[in-house]
Order: sequence, then structure tokens, then C-alpha cells
Amino acid sequence: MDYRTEIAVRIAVATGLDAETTNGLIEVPPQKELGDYAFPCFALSKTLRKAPAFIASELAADPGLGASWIEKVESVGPYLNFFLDRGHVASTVLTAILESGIHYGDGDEGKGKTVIVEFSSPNIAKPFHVGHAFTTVLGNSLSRIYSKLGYRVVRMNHLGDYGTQFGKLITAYRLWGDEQALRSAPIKELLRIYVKFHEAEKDDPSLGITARENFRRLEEGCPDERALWEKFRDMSLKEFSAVYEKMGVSFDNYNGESFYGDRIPEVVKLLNEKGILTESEGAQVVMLDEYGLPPCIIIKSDGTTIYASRDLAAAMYRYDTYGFYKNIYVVGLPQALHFKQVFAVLEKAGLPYAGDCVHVGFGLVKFKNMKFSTREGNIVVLDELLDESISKTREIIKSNALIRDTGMSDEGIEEVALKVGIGAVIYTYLRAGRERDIVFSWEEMLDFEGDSAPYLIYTYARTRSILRKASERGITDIEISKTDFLLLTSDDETGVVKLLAEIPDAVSRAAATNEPFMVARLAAQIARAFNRFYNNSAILSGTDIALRNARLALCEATCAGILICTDLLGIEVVEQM
RNA sequence: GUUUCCGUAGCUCAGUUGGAUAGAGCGACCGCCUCCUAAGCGGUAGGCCAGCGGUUCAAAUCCGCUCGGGAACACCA
Repeated sequence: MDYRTEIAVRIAVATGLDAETTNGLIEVPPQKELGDYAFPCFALSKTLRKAPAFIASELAADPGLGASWIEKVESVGPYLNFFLDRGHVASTVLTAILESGIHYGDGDEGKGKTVIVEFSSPNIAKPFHVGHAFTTVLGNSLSRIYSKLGYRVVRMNHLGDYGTQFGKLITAYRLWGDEQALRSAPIKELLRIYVKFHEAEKDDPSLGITARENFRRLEEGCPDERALWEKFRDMSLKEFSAVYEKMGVSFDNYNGESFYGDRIPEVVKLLNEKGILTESEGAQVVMLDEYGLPPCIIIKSDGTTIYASRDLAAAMYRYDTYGFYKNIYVVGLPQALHFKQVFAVLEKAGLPYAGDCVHVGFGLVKFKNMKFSTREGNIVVLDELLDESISKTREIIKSNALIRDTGMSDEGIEEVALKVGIGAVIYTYLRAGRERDIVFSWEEMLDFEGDSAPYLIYTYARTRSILRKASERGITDIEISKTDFLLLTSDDETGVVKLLAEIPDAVSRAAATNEPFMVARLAAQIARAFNRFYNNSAILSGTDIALRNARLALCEATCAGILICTDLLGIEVVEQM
């Protein structure tokens, strides 16, 4: 049952307001000593012409506000505070979670609707660095969140597989390419010749001309250039796939920029039909003055296409193919203007889905005292970061295994190191609002205490451990019907229960704002509340059988809750660590 | 220069449509393993919510200005 709505209805009856209004006014008090829900009476003071505090005390005495599940109603100043019956809440919430398991919080708001999530989108032949990890992790989490709410999600990897840099690469490869090196470490070799090209071009400007010529030949479909491009693309993709697999990320398709290239004539045709394509300084543009935006270039003055035209073609293709409800672009904040322009062109062209396209931007990944440039080759590759995190995790597990005598096998340790180490990296991207810049430092990325994925996973693992021991002792009958949840009324127990109850709301808010950190934050709160309970209460070792079973049920529900959240973030848990 | 985002504890960040005494984590300091995993738990210290003015019964939150920082700004993506 929904306590808030029930309370809103009762207040509505008592005050003469409609239930929707009262529901909107109800808030959660800042301190738990002030109850579970509060109704501020300021809004009533004008119509009733009484002081808010007086109204509150009058309402507190109204018997119509009572219910079996309400422990008491109190007025404190202008607020009317509701205290729920803790046992009743525990019973409602835990029954719901234990019945639904991992499906607790599933929604149906997305039923029959398709959401497209474009994310990751690395550039072919360039290293997959810690900046790409942001869109990858964010997009993956958003995909999972929308899926949980019933949306059909199409995950698209809009590969950067097109553009003038391929002219440079072809040129460089013909001059300095090492077939052997390319085979063993493709991106490393491609980066090497790319960097070399830029160095050499400083002394020999003719290289640039050759590069442009090679790009032109590639665009025209000349077989030699085309074959090299395909080779670079395939080999890069193979390397990216390894990272994706490691991180548990998958895509429904890899239609990159090149895929939309031959659809651009249709875009130009449509914009011409609508009469919004004009010539300016030799280029074909759409003027966007009425939106307060600079013109959007569709065709450059040399007749070639540009990324805006490819994004327009992509949006149209996606609508024609999927009829999307939302078309989400998980792309860095610096491209905000570009997307405003593209969406404005769609709107100006009269396309009804223009308003359903959203740019989900995110902050920069920066370094302390470090420049960051692909051309100069000084970047932090995601793989390095993951390896560092994994090996740190491995060290901790090994030393714990000695201290605790866990008896974990080498394979077991390795599996846990992978999951926890990678989870730790994923979490650092999702713990704060996405528009925040992440100032990269190894120290913070590898901090495994407090607000971190290892903390969440650790909480899960130690809880599983209790449940494992319970079942070893033959306690397998903690069926919902036989569990007396009414016994769970301590501050610590209630703290966990109330947070678990927030999961469904956190998921929908995360989707509505495209902010996975709302899920991450709740997960951390649940884990913290549970650890407090764990520390202060005997769970399995208690002598009261009914209480022991109720607490075991709370453990079970907490595991489900943490699992739901970590799953939405794209983080895997382990049974033991 | 124009547009835009931001400024909350030493550091990293939360703070719902304005509401009660502004909260976490890290770091610092002090405690807690004869007991279910100490990657844990408790406690203390630490704030003029950048500054000034305005709207309001009520402002970290809304509006204006100032200061400070980031980003974007037509033929790269």
C-alpha cells in the first residue's frame, strides 16, 4: 500500500482540499524524530484565516486522520506529523520485496514504448580512454533503468568510423605501418602512426594534401582505401569488444557515422522541400535565428558532409525504423550546442519527434596536473585503470583470505577481483550527478572504503554469508507467511526498511532525470543502514526464534535491494569476498 | 565579446515542486574484533550554502547585479 496517498486522502477529507493537492504538499520530515510524513499547514492559513500552528493542532485532534497503521499524529508548530506503525511498514515493504525479488520496483510506464540510447561511440583507431568510459558506463546504466520500467531499449553504439582522420591513417599506414604490430595490438599501432603523422606533417605539409586525397578516394569507394578502412575498423572493434565484455556492456547495433553517410541526400532533399536550406558563405545551412542559435551547417562549402548532417540522418533513420518514444544521446556536455542545433533543425523541418530527442550530457574527465591529448599520446587508457583496480582488489582479497581463512580458491579470488575491481571503476562514474566533472586521481578512483562499489558488494557478501550459514543450520523455513515482520521495530531495522521502500521511486526519478546516481546513492544508503543494523544486532545468533527469522528475512530483502540497485548500475555482486 | 553551466565542511559530493536544527563519504582526532566477514560500526571537530540586493509568512533553492571558475560559440567530432 501507498502510505503517502492514503494519508493525503485522509487530510483531504479533513480539510476539504482535494487529495491531489494534499498529496503534493506532503513531505518527508528532515529528522526521523519528526515522523514519517508531514503536512505543512501554511497553505491552509489563508483560506481558513487561522494561524498555521493552530490549524495543525486542530487537525492533530481530528479522529478522521487515524488508521490502524498510523501510530500517532502530532502537531509541531505549523506541521502535522504522521508516525507510521513500524511493524506494519516492515510487513508491507518486506512482503513486497520478498515476493517480487529482483523484480521489486519493476514498472510498466514504458510498456509498448521504445527508447533509443546512443552511447559509448568511441573513435575507430583511437584508444578507449577514461573519457569514453563515462558515456559507456552511463549509457549502460540508463539502458538498464529504462528496461526495468518496461521500455524496449535499443542500445546503439554510434562509432566514430568516418572522417578526415582516416585519410591521415591510410597515408601514415602506407608510410610507416607495421603489419605485425597491427595484428598484435591494433590500436596501439594505429595510434603510433597517427602520432607520427602529426609530427612529420610539421616538416612536410604535403602529407596533409595526400591525406585529404586519400580520404576523398575512401569516400568515393576506391577499393584499396576502402579495404584499409575496413581493416582498421574491424580490428579496432575487436579490441573494443574485449573491453565491453569485461565491463558487461552490450549493444544492439554498431551503426557508426559511416552507416548514415549515404542517407544524407535524403536529409538534404527533405530540408529543401521544407524550404529551410539556404546558402551562406558557400555552405548549405539551416538558419536558426528564431531559436537564438547559430546556423547549422549541413553541407560544407567543399561539398562534403559534416557531423550535423549525419546526426540528422541518424535521427530520421531511427524514427523510421523504431518509432522511438525517446531518442537519447549520451554524449559529453561540450557538444550541447551541437545537439541543440540538430534538434532545432528537426523541429524547423516539422518533424514531430524533434521534442523526443534528448541530449544527456556529462562532465569532463580531467587529470590533476596533466594534459590530455590523443595526438600527443598521453592519456589514461581504460584498460590500465581497470587492471590497476583489479590488482588492488586482488591484494585485499588475498590478505583477507589469510586473516579470515576463507578457503577461497585461486579461481574464486580471481573472479571476485574482476567483479569488484571493475565495479569500483564503474561506481566512480555513477556516484555523483553526471554533469559534474570528474577530476581523475588514482587515489580516489581506488578508494575502496565508504561510498564505493566494494562497500556495496561487501555488504551484500557478508549478508549472503549469514543466509548461507542459516541454511547450513537447516533454517530454510523463513517463508513470508510464517515470518512475523511486526517484530522489526527497532531504529536500525526500521531505517533499513524505509530505505528499501524508496527503491521504486528512485528508479523512476533516475529515468525521469537520466541520473543513475539516484540509484547509486540509495544503494549506498541502504548498505550503510544495513551495516549499522548488522553491527548492533544479533541476527543468526539470537535466541528468539521468531525475531531471528524476521531478521533473516530483512537480510534477504536487503540482498534483493542491493542486487536491484547494483544491477541497474551495471555492477556485479559476489557471494563471498 | 556572446551564450551557457557551476560556486554548499580541508577534499569529493547530496540537498525533490521554496518549508522545521543544511546532510553523506574521504581526510583528521577518539573509541569498538573471546560474538554472524573490521573493505565494517560508533563518537568528536569542521559551514556567513562565493558576495550584495530583491520577491515571500518562509530562500542553499526563485529573480537581478558583482566577484571567481569551467565549457561552447559556421565548414573537426
